[in-house]
Amino acid sequence: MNLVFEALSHPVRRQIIQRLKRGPQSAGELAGMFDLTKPTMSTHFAKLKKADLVSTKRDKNTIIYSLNMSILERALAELIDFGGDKNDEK
Amino acid sequence: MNLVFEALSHPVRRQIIQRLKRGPQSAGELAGMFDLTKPTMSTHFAKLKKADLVSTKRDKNTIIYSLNMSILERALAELIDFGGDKNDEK
DNA sequence: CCTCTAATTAGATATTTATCTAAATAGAGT
DNA sequence: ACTCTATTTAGATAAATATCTAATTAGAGG
Repeated sequence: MNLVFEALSHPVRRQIIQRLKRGPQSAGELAGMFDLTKPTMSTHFAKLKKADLVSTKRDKNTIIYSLNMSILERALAELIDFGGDKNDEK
Repeated sequence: MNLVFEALSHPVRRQIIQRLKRGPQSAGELAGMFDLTKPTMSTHFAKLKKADLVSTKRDKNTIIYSLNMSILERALAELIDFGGDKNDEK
């Protein structure tokens, strides 16, 4: 949960998530949509991946990212629903 | 939305939110629950307030914080529901 | 008006995060 | 094996964040 909310704290990463809701996309395609270098985008991808918010598969030369919607939903649901106290770090 | 997700990125601030779900509490009470100094807690409160996630009112000497649940819900809903693309920065 | 309490602001420092350029890797295709 | 393309890793730097101690503010109540 920590990693998920850290990942969500950056606007670029939230926008990446929005894109991936429409379907999987390659690192290059995603990177092309932002005014940042590919290495920078790569570190954003890495954070999303470390939080398990996205998965990757390789297709020839390109790496395809896809969204793990369930991870996102679970984290947000825990924040909203969970018991008024304990269990932040689960 | 930016400010909300920045506020949510820190575990202590998420825990503050959990506490406030049970009802309003004073700065001092909240601060007493964490192993951090009051000034440090005060800056956490300030970030929550800047994101409009909490409101304050004064009662005698103490400042009472309460949760603005609707702001939290709206931000999370936008992230989940919103249209696969634009409008991250709304 | 003085003093006590609760809380915030100031100022300093340490850590983390975001970003870049340059270099390295992985696999495809010739 | 070489080369081209896509992506990530390394290394550096700049900017933002978290934290502390010390000082300040705001109001309560004698």
